[in-house]
Amino acid sequence: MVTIKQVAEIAGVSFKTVSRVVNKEPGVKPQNVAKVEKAIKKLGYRPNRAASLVRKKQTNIIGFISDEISTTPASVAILKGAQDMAWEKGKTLMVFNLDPKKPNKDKLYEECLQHRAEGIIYGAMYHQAVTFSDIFKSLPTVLVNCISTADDFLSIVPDDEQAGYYVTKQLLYKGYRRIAFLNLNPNIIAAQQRQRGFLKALTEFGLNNSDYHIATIEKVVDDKTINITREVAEDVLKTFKPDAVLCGKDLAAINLYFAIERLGFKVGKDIGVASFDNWHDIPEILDPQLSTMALPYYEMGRLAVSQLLTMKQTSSFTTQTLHKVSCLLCDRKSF
Amino acid sequence: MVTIKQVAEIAGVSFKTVSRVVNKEPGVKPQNVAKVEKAIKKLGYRPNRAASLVRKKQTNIIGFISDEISTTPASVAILKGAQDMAWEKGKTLMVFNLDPKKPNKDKLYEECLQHRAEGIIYGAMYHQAVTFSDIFKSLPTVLVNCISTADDFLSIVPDDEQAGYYVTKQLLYKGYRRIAFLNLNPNIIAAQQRQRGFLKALTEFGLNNSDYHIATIEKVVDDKTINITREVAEDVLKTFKPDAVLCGKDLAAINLYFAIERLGFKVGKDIGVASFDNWHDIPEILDPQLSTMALPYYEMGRLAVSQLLTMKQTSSFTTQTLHKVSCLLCDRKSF
DNA sequence: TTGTACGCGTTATCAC
DNA sequence: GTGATAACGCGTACAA
Repeated sequence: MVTIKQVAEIAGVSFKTVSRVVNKEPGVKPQNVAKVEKAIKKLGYRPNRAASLVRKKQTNIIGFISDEISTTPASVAILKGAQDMAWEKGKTLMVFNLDPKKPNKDKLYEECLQHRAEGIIYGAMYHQAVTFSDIFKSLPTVLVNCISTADDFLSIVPDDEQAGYYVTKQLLYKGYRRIAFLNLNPNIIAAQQRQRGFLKALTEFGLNNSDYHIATIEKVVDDKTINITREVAEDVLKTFKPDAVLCGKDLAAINLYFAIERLGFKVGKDIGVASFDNWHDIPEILDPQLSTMALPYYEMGRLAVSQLLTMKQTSSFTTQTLHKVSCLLCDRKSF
Repeated sequence: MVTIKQVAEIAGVSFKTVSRVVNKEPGVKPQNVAKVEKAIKKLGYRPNRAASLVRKKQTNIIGFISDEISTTPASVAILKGAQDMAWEKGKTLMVFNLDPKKPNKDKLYEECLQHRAEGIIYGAMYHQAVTFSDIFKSLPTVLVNCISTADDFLSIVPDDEQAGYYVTKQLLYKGYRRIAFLNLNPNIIAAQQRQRGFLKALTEFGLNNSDYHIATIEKVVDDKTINITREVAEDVLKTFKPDAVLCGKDLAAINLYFAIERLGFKVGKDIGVASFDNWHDIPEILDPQLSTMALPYYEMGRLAVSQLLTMKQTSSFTTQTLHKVSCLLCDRKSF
């Protein structure tokens, strides 16, 4: 490997001058800058990051630990957002995936510490509560899409209540008055908060118990969540006879579309449909295209990095705030 | 930050002994090991990776450059596979995402070089040909899900011809004799190869031109690929009247299911359906569940790392081989 | 089994 | 503007 000293020799200057050129420090004669740059090119020199890190205080490394995040298409965007913001701020993200079979956060955190990461972002697959050991307090840490069971970290989560509230309001504005909510597993935070928003919107409009219906489209058997949208949707459509259906996720909206068609109705004309996620290509591929509340994963990823950097500047480790990021309606054709 | 010397002082040994304990070198008195470990715990010492990398030849870092890979749900698995294998082999993956707006592979490669990565994996979003500058030859490099236009790198791609061949054979075995192939954009390598496999299987069964029909479900307008499965499927179903349809991707199979139902047919009973991808939850959510050729992304990711390490061992930089990874049929209920 | 001298490639300090 | 020299935290070689 080519070192700074070899470059110095070829360029005919001291190695410190080479260092100045490499780091773009001011105060080097343009003539020498040229000589050094020529030598660098000739030898194919690359600065050794590790050696530089030994001396510098700033490593510019941020650790990103993901709880299976990168296998979940919807929330891959978190990683993308974090990476983009990190790049803009001159930081490098070191990404680690938790092994679902033996999830040992602490080991990965250890890895980040050894690399002298300046902070950690922990991203979860879905909005949930997670328990962290004390080792996580060694560095500024930001949680994304989850909260700590001990509530001792800065968390960035989607504002699910606002999402439920907003989309319901939109349905009501458009004149729908008999709304069924096919909600996710009620154990999930998102499901609870969306339901609260849903009910709040209905109340504001003066609707009462008989005007809405809530069902769950997920059943948990042996720790596995199974999707029962098809049966539930058919049942609700037949018995409750809604004029609009709010669905817990885009994927399940596929089943809902089928159920509606099978009963001879037309989505968007006879029955309005709304959903949550804006999961990649699914809303566009459905006919009519699905109007859905987009979960702001990309923005959350960006925010995580910028919040982390703010924490470091103000050196306020103990910021235990909850950042709720608003969800936007992707308005298409289904209601 | 705590250093090895401070640990040595507390433990009452020389810092070299601490180094031995940390690196698990043999030949330290158990008594001293205990003393050192106690001191490490007490001080909260973490080895400084950067400092160690300066001295060691092996950095154990592999660079992973992804062409928007991590936003594509189907191929996120490549990253996951690479990460798992890297972890098993004691390597750390440094992940970089290409910015789709200004894709500059070389800059990210430079970054990897500065970190003294031992090799590079370049992953693409879909099976395609990519052009690389000469800088990519400074390190052992493996391409995943793409090939080089100059054909000068080791590539790992799905065996799309085998996939097309195998699934068609299965359709034929089950007795289907009038098969429509709703293929992807014919500019895509995968589409071409699958079609070859499709035709090969038909020929082997002695079927002729009138027994199959090939249509494309993607239209390119202004550099954007738009999905026209719905119209195409309805047309093909009405005019060609197939007894089975092979679909280019799971997502489009959703449209196909709708088209089939609207014409009063039942998927799996009246018309068999097969597809490509095994894209997350989509095959399971459809009714009946979709039988589809799974693209072996996870395996490809694993293979990329192991091949890279093999290249390094044999120091055969110029291996310009094409590794085709077989696809497996996920047999469900749709044919 | 343990410790010392030295070097890795870089940045920081300060004198020239 | 420039260049010695020290220092960073650790591994290697070899001596004790």
